[in-house]
Amino acid sequence: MTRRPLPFDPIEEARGRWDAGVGDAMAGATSVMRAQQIVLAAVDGALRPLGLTFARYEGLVLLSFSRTGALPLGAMGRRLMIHPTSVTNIVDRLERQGLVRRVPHPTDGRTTLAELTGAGRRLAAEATEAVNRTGFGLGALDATDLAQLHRIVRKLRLAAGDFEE
Amino acid sequence: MTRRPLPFDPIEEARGRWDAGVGDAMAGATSVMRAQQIVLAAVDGALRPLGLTFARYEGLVLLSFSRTGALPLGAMGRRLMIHPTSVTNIVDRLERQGLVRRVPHPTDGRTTLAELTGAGRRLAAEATEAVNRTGFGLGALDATDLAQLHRIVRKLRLAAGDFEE
DNA sequence: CATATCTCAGATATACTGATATTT
DNA sequence: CAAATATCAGTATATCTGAGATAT
Repeated sequence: MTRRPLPFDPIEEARGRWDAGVGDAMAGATSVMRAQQIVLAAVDGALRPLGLTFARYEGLVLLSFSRTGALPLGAMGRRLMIHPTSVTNIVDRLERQGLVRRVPHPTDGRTTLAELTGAGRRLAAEATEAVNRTGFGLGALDATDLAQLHRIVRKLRLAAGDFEE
Repeated sequence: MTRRPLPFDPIEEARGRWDAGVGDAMAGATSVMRAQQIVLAAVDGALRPLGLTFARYEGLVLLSFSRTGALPLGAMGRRLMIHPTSVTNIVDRLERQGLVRRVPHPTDGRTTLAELTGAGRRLAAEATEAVNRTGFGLGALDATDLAQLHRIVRKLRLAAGDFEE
């Protein structure tokens, strides 16, 4: 999939073909989509040798940051902003890999906890080192860029109802 | 999938758990991933009633912006930054929908062109109106935000070798 | 009973790898 | 023959919808 660079910026080129205001939004949207590809390629590349995807890695990290190393599946979905069936799917795979186990919630019979195993905790740490070495594919950005990016996307997330201030 | 907002910013919360510099990169990466979800949800939502996905819509728009309404499949892949087999897949679907047809390249026997049909051109226009009405899910951003976003991601794309200045 | 939590089945979409046919 | 182009088969992943089981 590696290929020669285009001799021009394709997003800039496309923007010129749209109406004024709309072109800016289109360029923003295309930028976001491409940025996600770049980040995902860097992170997935680092995780593949460890048998992880970004989605599963996020699950592991979330668990390893929790006090007890265990969280209800529903809570994971809300934090990771993913669909309940995606949580089931991800926990299925992590469990099959021996990185997580399902345990019943101590007091709420409806709820299942995903609990990190020892192997899961070790792999989470190893994966984090691997991912850190890639800089998440964002090595071209300085601290100011990262801060602005965070500020801008924060607006988006607020408007999308991700969280309240 | 609609749910109550979290009472805190999950990315900000996670950032605090990472080492200083790494946390900023992690927050940037997570921001990018979430921004992509937000944009994709808005755009796909507008396109679904028309029987299109963002990927197929991008293909249609690319063709409708070309002089002759036809492009080699390989050229489409390079412009859209997608894998050759993904181009085949997307053109398959567009062709099955009657929006595009494959025609042999006039001079290069290796090459196949994807050519917009009348229906494809009409649907591209209709889809563009629908997508414009959503503002690409970026309605919360002002012109300055969009310009900064574009500038920042441009750095990323340059570093990734997408294009040359 | 209404709600919350999780799971399952089935459908869709996309991407990748590796191999292949054709043409330049 | 090497490189370019497109396709195909097979695999993996993730998403969603809709339905259903269980518990609160």
